Amino acid sequence: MTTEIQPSPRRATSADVARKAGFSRSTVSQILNGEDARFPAATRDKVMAAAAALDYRPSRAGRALVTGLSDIVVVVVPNATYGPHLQDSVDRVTNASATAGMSVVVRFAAPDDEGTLLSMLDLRPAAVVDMGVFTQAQRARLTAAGTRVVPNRTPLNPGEDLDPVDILIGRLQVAELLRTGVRRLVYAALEDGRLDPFGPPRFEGITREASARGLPTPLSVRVPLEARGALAVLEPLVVDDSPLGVCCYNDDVAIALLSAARTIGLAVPQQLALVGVDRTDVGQLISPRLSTVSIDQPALMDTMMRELAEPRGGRGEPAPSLLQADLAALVQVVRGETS
Amino acid sequence: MTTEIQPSPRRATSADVARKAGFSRSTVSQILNGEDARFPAATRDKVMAAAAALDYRPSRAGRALVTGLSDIVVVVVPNATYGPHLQDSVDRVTNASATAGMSVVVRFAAPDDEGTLLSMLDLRPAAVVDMGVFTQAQRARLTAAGTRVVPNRTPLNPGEDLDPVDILIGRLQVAELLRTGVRRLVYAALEDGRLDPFGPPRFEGITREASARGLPTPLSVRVPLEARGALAVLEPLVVDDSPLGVCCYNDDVAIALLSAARTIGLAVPQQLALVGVDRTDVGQLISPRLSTVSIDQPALMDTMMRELAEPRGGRGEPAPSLLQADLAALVQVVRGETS
DNA sequence: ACGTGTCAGTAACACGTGACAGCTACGGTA
DNA sequence: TACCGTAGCTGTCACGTGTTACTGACACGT
Repeated sequence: MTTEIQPSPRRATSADVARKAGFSRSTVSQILNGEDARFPAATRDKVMAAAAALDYRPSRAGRALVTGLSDIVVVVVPNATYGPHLQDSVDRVTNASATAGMSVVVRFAAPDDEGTLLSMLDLRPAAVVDMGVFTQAQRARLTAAGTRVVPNRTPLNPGEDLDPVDILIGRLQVAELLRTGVRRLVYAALEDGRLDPFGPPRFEGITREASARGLPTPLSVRVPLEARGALAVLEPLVVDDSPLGVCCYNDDVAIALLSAARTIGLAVPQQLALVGVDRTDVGQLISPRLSTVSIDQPALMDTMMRELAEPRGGRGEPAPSLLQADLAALVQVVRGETS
Repeated sequence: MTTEIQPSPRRATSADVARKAGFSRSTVSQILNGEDARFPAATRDKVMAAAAALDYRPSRAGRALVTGLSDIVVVVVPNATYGPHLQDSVDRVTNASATAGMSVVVRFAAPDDEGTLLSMLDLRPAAVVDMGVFTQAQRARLTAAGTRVVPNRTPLNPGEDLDPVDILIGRLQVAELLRTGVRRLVYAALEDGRLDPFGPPRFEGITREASARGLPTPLSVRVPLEARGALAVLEPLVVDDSPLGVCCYNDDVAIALLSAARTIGLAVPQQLALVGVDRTDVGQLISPRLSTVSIDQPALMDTMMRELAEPRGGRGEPAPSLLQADLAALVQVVRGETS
């Protein structure tokens, strides 16, 4: 360590503020932390002015040390192929947390990865926004460690780990396909080295809706995102003339199948109907325009953030946060020309 | 199950390790921090065993408080439309940092945003991986605060803030277009509310290559990602029969222009040649297949990580990290049928 | 004058760590 | 025996914060 850089402009501490304001450090601390009712306005103003003049911001390390919690909000994103709306979502969290003086950071994680959980426990963030990584049990461990976890999804059946949003997506896809007279259904997941946390709940939704309409459990296939591979998956599915309906994991998968259908001369949507997820821009630029399920991620995030802003000691019921009624507004079918 | 977890499963501290090993806390601290040469093997082993048995991991807060630096590595990503390879890139950073016991987090930021910089200074991360957010001056402030910044891009001309990677991308696009006999060039940026940090260096690369080939500075337009808007941008560009070549900001922009070209019956690539960036899967699935510049993000990241792993007191020259020779292997044209 | 209550503010502690000076015992040397 | 160097380890400080128990002063009622 030869290059010991000194020009680091030492940050003002609460002691500096206290000295400048002419009070003790504890007084400063209490006033800055909202216990200002105890002190007269004159004192309060002096302290605030001194803090502002020195551009005082409390040291995260010091605060974390004494409270046991950092002021970091971690957004945990599954390391699957996430839709294109990630940045919009994170923006919402960032804005919502900025008012509370929290820093937002994103962490990609393999689903159900224990290492990720340990890392979270280690970091002791003030809150974790879980975009589909942890199981209920893992969430409980975080909560036990004093970390707030959103969304606080209350599963329909206890112990069930299926996200109601994804279930609804599956149901909507099936409903849209059946609208056109399709009688055979297939679920097309993404062929990818990484795991897919959204697959199971979506497939569950597809199965439920199919069952409700008197159809058997659909077949599930995995589609790679290149022409030859997609073709190899699609071809064996075409066994007779009955129109086939495919619920695709996302718009990219739908486009891959669309490309394959064109190669073997399959008419879309007459012989093959497709529904994607995410309403990507490209999906609306190609022809035929893609039918897809659009998710209002920013609004969904805002809902979560409202939950985050709730007072800590959440007495009574913890506000089910995502009512079915809300969901219908946030998840909608965009009808293109492929279904 | 109802795992009755204690409200706070207090993490083992170095004092616990010391008690268990039968030595003082300072001994533990020194041994665990690599000063083990001073101690006999027997002592060292006992301490290590105790630490392992208690699953001791030092408190980030405590360490940060005394060292003044946290052990967080922040990847700062511009809040522009980033390519689809973000997660792969971040994975590389995560793996590289895991060995050093660091946590990686991602932060989206508006380009040149002062608030983001303040947040960084506040967080005092051990290192910042800058994916194109900060200016040279801002990087210098981070360095002065003791934070390591990678990549340590040494600009060709002092004070120049243009990323050589993006410049190369622009040159390659022009070279590919000119190969087909195009004589008129246009740069198509993305019409988006967010700023675009990659635009200027790419346009610079395009301009330089055009100039080197005896062409004037190309026109620059902004393309929205929907059919009507793209059409409105493309139409006025078609003034005569001379073939038009468009360097697109990314594959999505290229697809939008492709769609517009089809609408007005423009032959691709005879009348309109396109080159995208990012080699998205969808770009290779549509027809005609997209010509595009592929960037080996993971490899690029590995290069940066090697820089991160370098010893702190970087004596001598700071290793220019990105030689032109390396670049040629990392950034390559993928020829489709649109150019 | 005395006890009581309130207000305004403070001293002291705890959090967990790294750095460094210093202590003890022991063996060697004068 | 007296002195000294050193290996091996420990004591203590500092980092910046939030919290709690406490103090001094003053007002009030008896």
